Amino acid sequence: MAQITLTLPDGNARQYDAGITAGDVAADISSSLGKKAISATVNGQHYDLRWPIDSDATIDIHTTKDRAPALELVRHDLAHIMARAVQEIWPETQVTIGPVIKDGWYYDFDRAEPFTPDDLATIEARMKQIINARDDVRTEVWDRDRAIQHYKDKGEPYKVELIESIPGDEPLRMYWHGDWQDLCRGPHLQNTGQVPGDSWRLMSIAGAYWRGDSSRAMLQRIYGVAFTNKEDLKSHLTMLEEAAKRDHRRLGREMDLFHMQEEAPGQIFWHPNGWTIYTALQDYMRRKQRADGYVEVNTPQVVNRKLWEDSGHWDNYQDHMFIVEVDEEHAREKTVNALKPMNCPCHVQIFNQGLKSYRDLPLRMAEFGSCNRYEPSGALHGIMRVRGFTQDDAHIFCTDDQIIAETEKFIKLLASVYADLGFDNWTIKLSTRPEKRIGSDESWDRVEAALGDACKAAGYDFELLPGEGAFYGPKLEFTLTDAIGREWQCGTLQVDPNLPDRLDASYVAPDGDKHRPVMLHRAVLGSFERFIGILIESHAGKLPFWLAPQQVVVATIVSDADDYADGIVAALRKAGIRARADTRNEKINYKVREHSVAKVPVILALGAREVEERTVTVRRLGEKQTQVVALDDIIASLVADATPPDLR
RNA sequence: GCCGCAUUAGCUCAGUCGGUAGAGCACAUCAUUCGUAAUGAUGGGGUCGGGGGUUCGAAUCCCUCAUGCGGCACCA
Repeated sequence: MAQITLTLPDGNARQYDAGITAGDVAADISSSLGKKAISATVNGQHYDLRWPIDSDATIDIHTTKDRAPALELVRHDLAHIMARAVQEIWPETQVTIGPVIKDGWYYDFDRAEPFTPDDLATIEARMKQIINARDDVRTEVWDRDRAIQHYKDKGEPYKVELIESIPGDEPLRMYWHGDWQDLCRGPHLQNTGQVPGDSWRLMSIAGAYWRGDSSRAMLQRIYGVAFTNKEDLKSHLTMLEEAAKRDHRRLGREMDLFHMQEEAPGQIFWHPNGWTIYTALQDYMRRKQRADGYVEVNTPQVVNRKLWEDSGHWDNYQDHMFIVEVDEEHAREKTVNALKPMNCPCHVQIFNQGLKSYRDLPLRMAEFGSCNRYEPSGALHGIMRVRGFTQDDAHIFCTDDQIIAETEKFIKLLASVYADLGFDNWTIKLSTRPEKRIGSDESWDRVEAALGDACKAAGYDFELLPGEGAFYGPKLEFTLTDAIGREWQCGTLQVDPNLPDRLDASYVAPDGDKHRPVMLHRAVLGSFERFIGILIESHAGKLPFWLAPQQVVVATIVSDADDYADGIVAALRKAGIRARADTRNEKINYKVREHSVAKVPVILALGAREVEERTVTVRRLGEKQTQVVALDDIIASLVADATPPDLR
């Protein structure tokens, strides 16, 4: 028997017979480690304790204290335990795949009857029985034909298809939890009892396409979350509750920002409060872009089909466009139009007016462009994914040589906006050439390099997403992290040499010949609608003072203060503060509660004392402490607070 | 678009076996002038998402459409 050398993390090397398992090694090191071991990392690969090791390797034995491998194993074993429970309860159910995901796992089943929420409790109960039974887990390597035959005999075509898609040189592994068998890559725990009984939960049932392909069967997916201890589960569930409290749909109603109704799915009725946020944000972006050398334009909503044919949208994007036909009663000839889903073709029309010189480039053309896209019904989500929205859109017409400088300039603008809005944590992703694309490899080489160089020049690193670019060019995507750690892709910059070509845009170069400009499609916020949703959720409704729809409520304690309150509101409004008086015949407790729930950042309370002393008592949202301030001082300080960050 | 679930007063929700609809908050009126997260009393308010069917009778059962929610797919 050949000898192999296994090197432990502390540098110690041990000699064993080839084919020894990590479990045997653990037991050999110490009997307690042998009992506590759950898996190993062998040459960087997560290894089952039962798998043989055939050659020299580094080895690191894991116990339940090693968080990452322990989570992986617990979640993976739970996927199997759940599948087993489901098949034991409903034997006609077919199992398909069940991977580990962030925070837990899922398993996809094929079963004629839908699972119900009540079924989850039934499945959980059976899973607990399986865990308590402490069934041994065992594994074997099977050859392909045997495995395929096995699943054919069992009438499980999904598994047959899975096996057929696994590359021929990979070993096919079978695992058993007790008598229940599944095809699985592994690794797994030693027995089902190693799964903690109280640190996981089944969460939800959902539909999911087999192999993620919408042309194939719809399976039933059950999601679970799992951790290695009860406390982590609890904090995860608490986090979910917190996220639900911040839901922009809920806060939108509570703060009276907007509503949506079934006559206009995917479109927003902005109420005065919500529209105040919207316009404050738009005014801010307008100032930022103007300062950065953009010109602002505005283009039509309803545009004849011809332009969309020329731009390529008619062929590639028609399913997502609202088509507007004007019938013959109203028009001499029937015309077919579409609501614009994007602004770019219209911007090229403006560029094409008159002759452009290289001296006009780069031309930064911005529009707060209202677009309509017929998004699939299932994609709609509050104000985050809608059918009618406005982008902070702009197209930079420039030469190839200007791409780096313009991209760097844009990144700096975006960085400044995100900083102003309180998002300090954001990243850049560079998506490169996809398989289906136009343009030469040399051109892709050049433009991809330009985007990367621009990031570095602006002082930022980026992550590469190979193959994720648009068919016409690479793009940068800017992803920010919100206050509770969720990521949102907002900003984008796409290089597009295609559209200027299709729509025949040109400029006169120094040599006197006409050349094609390149277009950079870019947005900082993405859409105002979605970005405001993100702002609401990230701040839990407590927006920064300059964006708060109602900045100040002046609340009286006694009616003798009403005139004083009205005077203060008038003074605040004159100073540009969004203030109103609450002189209702209610207790101050009632008023404070109501305005706090509505997330009004500042309440100025007035009783007899304030009237007498020409002061106000200031209560800021989220603070129990109040302070008495002279009237003139509070107005000055509120004006300072209300100044947008770019004007400070 | 697909799978599942939901839709009852302005909001959040209850409504058992199919027998003709209820609570809290909100709103209105009255009383109360009060010092920092809900003062009390009284009152008004519903074609039970739309349409169709079964039934003596439908919020309740069936069909269908719409919208929403959770996923999946989509996001040239």
